[in-house]
Amino acid sequence: MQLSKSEEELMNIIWKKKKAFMKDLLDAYPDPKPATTTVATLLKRMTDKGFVNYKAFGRSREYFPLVRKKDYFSKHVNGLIKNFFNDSPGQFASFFTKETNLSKAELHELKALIDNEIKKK
Amino acid sequence: MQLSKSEEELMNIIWKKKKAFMKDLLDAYPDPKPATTTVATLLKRMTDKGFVNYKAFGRSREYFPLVRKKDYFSKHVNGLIKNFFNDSPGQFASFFTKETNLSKAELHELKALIDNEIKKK
DNA sequence: TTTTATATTCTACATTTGTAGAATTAAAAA
DNA sequence: TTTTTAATTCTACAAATGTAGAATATAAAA
Repeated sequence: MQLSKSEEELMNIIWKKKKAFMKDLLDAYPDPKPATTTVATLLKRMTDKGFVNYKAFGRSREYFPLVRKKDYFSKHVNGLIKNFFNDSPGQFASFFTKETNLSKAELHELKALIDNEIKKK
Repeated sequence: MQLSKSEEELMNIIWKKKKAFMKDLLDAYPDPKPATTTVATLLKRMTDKGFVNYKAFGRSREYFPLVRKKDYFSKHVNGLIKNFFNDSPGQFASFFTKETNLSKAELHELKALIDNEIKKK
């Protein structure tokens, strides 16, 4: 089961913090911050969906992610690629390079990365 | 306003066909095909959202996209990047290159593309 | 022209999502 | 120990989504 938009937003905070108490999560939200109960609801749902878990400390809990951002994200991109690019990462990459406005420096960096990947093959 | 998952699926069919009648759309669906009324509902919602329009031919309509796949997709990727990579396309590209398993040939091709982009800057 | 196949509109309804108040409870502060 | 603060659970509800039956209208076929 997938995370919804707002769950995803919260998930990002959790990933960033690695682990966090309710308070930390609320702090991390930009204004206007949601109600505590809203976050609590989201956390409950995310826990049910198996994306986060927590360690109880008396009354409160320290939440932490159960899936790595990387993995979650991979699935995402793959879905996107499958959906929009006939399942061809190459086609996607091409599109991406042309459409996203990377700076010259970033492009050079990317090129270096690719060279590195090529070497590995 | 965004397209939902199932609307997106239908949108993809429409993009692929460029324009299509109800029948064509249904044909394009993999089994188990949804009910005609389901597709009709989706089309109506998508029309309301401004993603498709149609030309009426008597009783039936020829539907066509109002947004280009490219543009729709761009927005998508940008959202993804914003969400997961602190708004850094470079970071995303790096991730992408490492995580997607592009073939050696594809990597070379991508490199060429990047070179081309660099030249343009 | 009567029948049939099909597209459209209307209506409906269960789920999921976004959001949060009320009540409760435990921990921390006074 | 009494009060305050903060986290959790319960409950709620509107909007969005997934799905489709019933009724209707029309074009195509017989």
